[in-house]
Amino acid sequence: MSTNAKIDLVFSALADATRRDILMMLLEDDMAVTDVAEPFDMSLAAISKHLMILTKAGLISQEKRGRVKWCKLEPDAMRDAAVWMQSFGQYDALNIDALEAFLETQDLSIDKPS
Amino acid sequence: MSTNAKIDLVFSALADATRRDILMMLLEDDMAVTDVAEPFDMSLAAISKHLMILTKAGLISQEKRGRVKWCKLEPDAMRDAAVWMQSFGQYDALNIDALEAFLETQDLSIDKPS
DNA sequence: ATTATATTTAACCGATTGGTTGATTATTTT
DNA sequence: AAAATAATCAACCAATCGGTTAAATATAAT
Repeated sequence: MSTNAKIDLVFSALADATRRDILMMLLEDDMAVTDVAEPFDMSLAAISKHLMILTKAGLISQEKRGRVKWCKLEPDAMRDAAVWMQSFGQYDALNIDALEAFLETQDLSIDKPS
Repeated sequence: MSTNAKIDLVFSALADATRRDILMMLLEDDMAVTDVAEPFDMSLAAISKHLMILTKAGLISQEKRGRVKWCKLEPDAMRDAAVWMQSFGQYDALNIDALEAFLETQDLSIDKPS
């Protein structure tokens, strides 16, 4: 798949508040589909579809263990789209470098609960 | 409109390669609708719709002078969505603050050709 | 005044989206 | 073996999307 098509998938996956909320929930920890669905006023089937869209965009992965399917955030998938965004306006080519340098000064180790 | 709704509009506007291409063209200079449409293998009406979507997302503005409508990039509209994206993965909550502080140290003046 | 240019609007099309409900498939528990 | 749980699938719905063509509306040029 072309980079462009991948970016399409990422941006359209992010273009829905429910899916963004799901991603934020997954920041804390991996979750089963039922638990992801719990806080939403929406059928399990609807959440299942949202999770499929997130999976196809590469933003999460799903692994079935027993009858439970675990959802795991895959933050790397956001990178191409994020880089694309940084290429605009005040974030010109020079500042991308600055941004990357800045990011390296930050704690890049994974510090979310495993 | 809620911030969430605004972010919806920005992400779905960005979820189309034609619209991303248009934004990149506008990085160089303001353009008339007809000139925006020229490189695309698509009707003027279709481009006009894309420009409407970009306008509603706040990513561009349009100003009519005579019979020509000029399109202008509005990169600030991308900020909320960009900040949202940075909140993921290795960019945890602490780093959001750091990121914002960093962004303020950057040159926020418009430096594209006027 | 007529014509040409710039752009939008309207009506249409097929595909996709975001939701529903009900049935189905696995798996685990009792 | 039977029942409960986890999750998806299938069929459906109304709304939106991304495109088309044709007509309409301004504005500018001849």
